[in-house]
Amino acid sequence: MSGKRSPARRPTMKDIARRAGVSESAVSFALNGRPGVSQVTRDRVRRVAEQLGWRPSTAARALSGEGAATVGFVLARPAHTLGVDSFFLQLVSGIQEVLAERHLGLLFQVAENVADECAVYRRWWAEHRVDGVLVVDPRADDPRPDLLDELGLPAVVIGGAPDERHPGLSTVWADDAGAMASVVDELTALGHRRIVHIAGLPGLAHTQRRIRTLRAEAERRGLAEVQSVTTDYSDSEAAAVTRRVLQGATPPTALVYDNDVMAVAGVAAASELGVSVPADLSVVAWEDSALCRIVKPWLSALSRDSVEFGSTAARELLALLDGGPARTVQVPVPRLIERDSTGPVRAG
Amino acid sequence: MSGKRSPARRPTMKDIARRAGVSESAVSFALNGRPGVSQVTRDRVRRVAEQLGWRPSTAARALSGEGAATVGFVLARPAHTLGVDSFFLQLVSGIQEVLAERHLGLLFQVAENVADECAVYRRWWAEHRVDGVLVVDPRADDPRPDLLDELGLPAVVIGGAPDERHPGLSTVWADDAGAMASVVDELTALGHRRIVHIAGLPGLAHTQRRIRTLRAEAERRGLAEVQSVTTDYSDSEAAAVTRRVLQGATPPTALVYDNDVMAVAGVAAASELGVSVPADLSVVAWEDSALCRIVKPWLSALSRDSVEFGSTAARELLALLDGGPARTVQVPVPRLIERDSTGPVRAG
DNA sequence: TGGCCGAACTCAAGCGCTTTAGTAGATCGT
DNA sequence: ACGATCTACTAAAGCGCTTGAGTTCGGCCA
Repeated sequence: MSGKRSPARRPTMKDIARRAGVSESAVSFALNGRPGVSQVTRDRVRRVAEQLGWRPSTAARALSGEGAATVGFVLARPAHTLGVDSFFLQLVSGIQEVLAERHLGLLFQVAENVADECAVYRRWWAEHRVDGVLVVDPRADDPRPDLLDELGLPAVVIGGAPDERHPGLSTVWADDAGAMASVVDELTALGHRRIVHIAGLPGLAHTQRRIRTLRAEAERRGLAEVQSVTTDYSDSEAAAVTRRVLQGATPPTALVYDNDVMAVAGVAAASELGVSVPADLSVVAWEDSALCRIVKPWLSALSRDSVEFGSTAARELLALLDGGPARTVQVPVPRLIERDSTGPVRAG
Repeated sequence: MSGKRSPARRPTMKDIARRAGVSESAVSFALNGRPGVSQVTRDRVRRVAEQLGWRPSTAARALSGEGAATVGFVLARPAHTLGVDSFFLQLVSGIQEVLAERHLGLLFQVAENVADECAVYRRWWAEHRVDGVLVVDPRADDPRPDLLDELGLPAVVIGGAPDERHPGLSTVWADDAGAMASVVDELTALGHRRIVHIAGLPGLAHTQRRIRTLRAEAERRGLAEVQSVTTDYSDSEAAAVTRRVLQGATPPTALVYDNDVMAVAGVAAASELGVSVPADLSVVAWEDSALCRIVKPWLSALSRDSVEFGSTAARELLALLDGGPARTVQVPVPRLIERDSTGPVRAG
């Protein structure tokens, strides 16, 4: 008296062939829209296939030369910085939107560091698991492009700078430099001349781009007291750095945080020191999210569409898989949304 | 003059066989630890394999009866509620930790709703893509267990109640009832008698368990003014509900929110109405995260180890894949961490 | 010395699909 | 009326791996 029903059997092309009274090859041609079968046969085969709920076995497909119908995505960040910012889930959701249309799977993996990430790529490649990958968090001195080149694995780098040394890789990027410039514009217009940028991980390419741009913009405007400080993106480091700079000899009047969580933590740290936002201090968060609108004061933030970012990247990867050329595409520049955390610098 | 280097070729067992001077079958036996080869041959084969950087093609493996070496994970939530809470990324990170040990892949997909999720399972099953799945957000009237039963797809339900109607499914769950009871205990000990529970999606099984427990606990204690209100987990609904209940005739003195984001939004909404936390109102967040410690006042929260939750679930799935029996395992009861958002009810 | 056994291998089929080469049968031009 | 050309199909090989059914060979017992 076992409760187990016999599990359903997976239909194969052979089943379809039998029911439709044709050979397996005919079925293959019919189902893949290849010439060699009449319209009536094609329709009949399709009907039978649908009726049986047939779907091609990815394993068999992959084995006979087609791709694995899967793309890979590795996230290499310290585990404790994972859950906090909303960027990645949104990005992935955008990626899926595009992949789903083609019934491509997304193989997801978290890794400890870039070396492990490379190992994952090697394994995926050797195991024939993915047709291409999406690479995030490009670094200043990044081993991944070389590796992917060597493996011949199609890839799109998300958030990287255009990279002419790797003509095989596509790049989808946002103009951090332009965004940073617009922030500095706005802050100097409000009278701020002492600005500290609380940046993210020092090794990331976009962190360095932001830092470089900030320095250049400061020089261009003759602002001497402008600096960047790198962190691990955590709320605790952000709070610590905020306290340190605010207690310095000439404290900044404006802070730019590289993500939303750090900005919130920074505002809290500031108010503990009796520094109020925006009266004494202006704060900008680089990355908008619900978070920016649920704390008081509402945070001014650089907003971009992360979902769109993801789908753009996915589309580029599809183009690459279809044999198209590698391209570099730019998503819209993040826009500064002014809310309640930025204001004119206090007189005096 | 193309810049393309010839991409590396994937080594196969045939290559190993040739280099080691044995047949392919011998290689298979050697590499899979099966009897039929001498120790010296085994070692030689292994050495060659390693040297060549060989990894079994998952496609070929899957095709010859082995599994797909992949487990599936579908997230069916409205897109806009995706990025906000930190639970899922942590869960996934815990899952990976366990899967990685066995080199199992995680196929990840976001879906619009449960019907789509079911379609994804059907497709994965028909495409032979996954060996098993992890199911989250179990519902009151859930079509998924029946479907997975029918397909014979091993599965672990995360966060469900023990389910004797589906003996094939494993369940990993947290004792919401116990946790809710402990919250009510604590709040009544502080003198609160009017409590509102701002719950999550009404269809979810754990939402209903929490609501039922709250009602039972209230009756047991003779508290008349206790209720639950369901939401979509968003900060905006949380704020709206908070405003509504606080402006009622007999406003509650304590609020319990089903996630961290809603709790933060609720505190903000309250303070806009001039209701201060914890003096006028106590707040508890069901789900702890960095968020609870970066807003002021720090939020008292029910804390559980989501990473551990994920790895427990993954371990259960592995056990199932190994042919073990379905089990129901319970993770530790979420513990109430008291911070600054809870306090004694104001006299009068 | 012959017969038997187990250890160490090899052979070949098969998993579900794609694809190349090949074969009937209809159609056409002359 | 005959070969040439097409169309609509079938046969079979091959992708990389597993596996059950042989095959060879040295050693052991009687």
